Amino acid sequence: MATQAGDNALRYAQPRRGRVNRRSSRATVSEPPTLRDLQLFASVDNETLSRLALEAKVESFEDGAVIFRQGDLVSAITIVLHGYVKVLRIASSGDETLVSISSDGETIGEPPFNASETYRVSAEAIGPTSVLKFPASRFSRMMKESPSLCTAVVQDAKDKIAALITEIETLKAQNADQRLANFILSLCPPGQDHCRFRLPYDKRLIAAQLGVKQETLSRAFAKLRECGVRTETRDVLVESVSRLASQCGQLGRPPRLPSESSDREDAA
Amino acid sequence: MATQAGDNALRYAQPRRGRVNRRSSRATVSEPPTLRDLQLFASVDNETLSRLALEAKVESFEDGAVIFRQGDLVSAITIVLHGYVKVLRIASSGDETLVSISSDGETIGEPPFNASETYRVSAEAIGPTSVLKFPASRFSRMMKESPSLCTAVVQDAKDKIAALITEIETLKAQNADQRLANFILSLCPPGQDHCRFRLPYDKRLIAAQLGVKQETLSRAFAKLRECGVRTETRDVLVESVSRLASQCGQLGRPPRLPSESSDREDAA
DNA sequence: CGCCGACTTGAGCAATCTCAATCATGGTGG
DNA sequence: CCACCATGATTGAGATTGCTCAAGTCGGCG
Repeated sequence: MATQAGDNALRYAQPRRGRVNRRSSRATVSEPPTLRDLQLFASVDNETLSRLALEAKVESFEDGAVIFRQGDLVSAITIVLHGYVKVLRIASSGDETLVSISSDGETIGEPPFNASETYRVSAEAIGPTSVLKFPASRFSRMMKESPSLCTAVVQDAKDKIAALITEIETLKAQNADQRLANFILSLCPPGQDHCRFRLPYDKRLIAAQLGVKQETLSRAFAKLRECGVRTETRDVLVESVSRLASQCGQLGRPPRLPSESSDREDAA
Repeated sequence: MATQAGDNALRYAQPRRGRVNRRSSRATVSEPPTLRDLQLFASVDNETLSRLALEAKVESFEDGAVIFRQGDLVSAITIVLHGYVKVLRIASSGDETLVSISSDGETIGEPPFNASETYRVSAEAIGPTSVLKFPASRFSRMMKESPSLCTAVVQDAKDKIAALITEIETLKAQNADQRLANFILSLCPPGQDHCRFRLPYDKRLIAAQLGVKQETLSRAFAKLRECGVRTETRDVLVESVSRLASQCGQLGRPPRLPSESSDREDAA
């Protein structure tokens, strides 16, 4: 998309661990990845990007490893390279609430500014995961020098806001069945009406993400069988994406008597 | 906090409506307000701020008026001067979901960038409300020129993210009673253990904000009477803020048998 | 006085949770 | 190869929460 010249300078150090964990699921690329490939940096100027590349460090985590902890000082900007990361908040009571699950190319945690800021969430690897980190102090200084980087960070924040708003809408306005239907729809590869794929992580996590208990999720899957969704353990088969999309509206509303249901109002 | 010199240049045009709606609830200030007083602009450089002031326009809305509509082109950056603004999302099905309620000093909608962006939510005045607007194109150009403005926008976005995360946590992890208790706690003026105040908007809206039906809210208020919360129509009296805070943890969990409940785990 | 809107209250119902049992799967050790 | 265990998933039954529908209260206002 953007200029590719000078990309050598944009490479970040690859992890040196002898066994790179399972091949990346990205499209088959034999080129080494560059910062430019990351959504966040797509339109950042080359100068800044090559300086950033010097600071970048790749870190790998195994399943369940803590990437950072709520309350810790923000020492780095973190971007998921591959794998999935659980973002969760821990209440003073000790309950953990899953806020979101981030994957390839997404930033996690906050873009730091004022030194001495602390994380407002924790992040934990789901399965083997690698992330890219930039020292917070350097990054925020560069943000102040490069409008294109700053702009990129704002754009990234906006995307995050949009995602959170969608999540709130989902939680407030949809029941478990609808939430699952939408989740499945979001996983379907675009362009095909009939599709089959593997769930990205286990059902316990999916349940937490959708804000329901595991058992409820299981029953929701059962109900979706009527809508052409088969599941075999971890694989999902959707008979017709378009049908599922249209039916998932009806999964809500209780059967209405044949009187006209004209009014609807409040936002809850 | 920051430099106050040159603040004359930072004044924005006041609305000329003869009757300024009810006195602002901010601390008693007789000085005309300046951009500097707004959280968003607290640490923006004077140069940028005075240029921004030239572009600023105050607009007033009456109760229920639409400030902008989901799907419309983002033509301006909008900041609430006083009053409350309902931020809501409208699904394709037509249901409206209240996302948040913003008040004095908060930005609403998205900071624009790429021209031709559209709002992802609608905004509507609750009661008489005034907002400050900056043309989107100018604002985003200035963002690219002023790191301190850009930084301020990032900070603002971060605050918004934090608020949304808190809302998600609330929706996923608390029941109606706890949500109301926390809402009330958030309204209590700091520093006093015993307090009395007026609800900022009507109970229908509070219910929508907390993600419950009006009736449920009413019952939640009833239950909070046991925790020292009296209500008279629109006024709330909290006997002891600290007691309420400590008790609202217990509002959740169903009564446990006197066996030890050591483990707790999942995030739903 | 009578109406209207906002709020409250009651009764039954639906969605979800809790608890508990069962089942499938995969790995492990004998 | 198989018994066995651990983990995740499913299913059932009953408790709980919150919703729906409907009626009733309260306060203001013409």
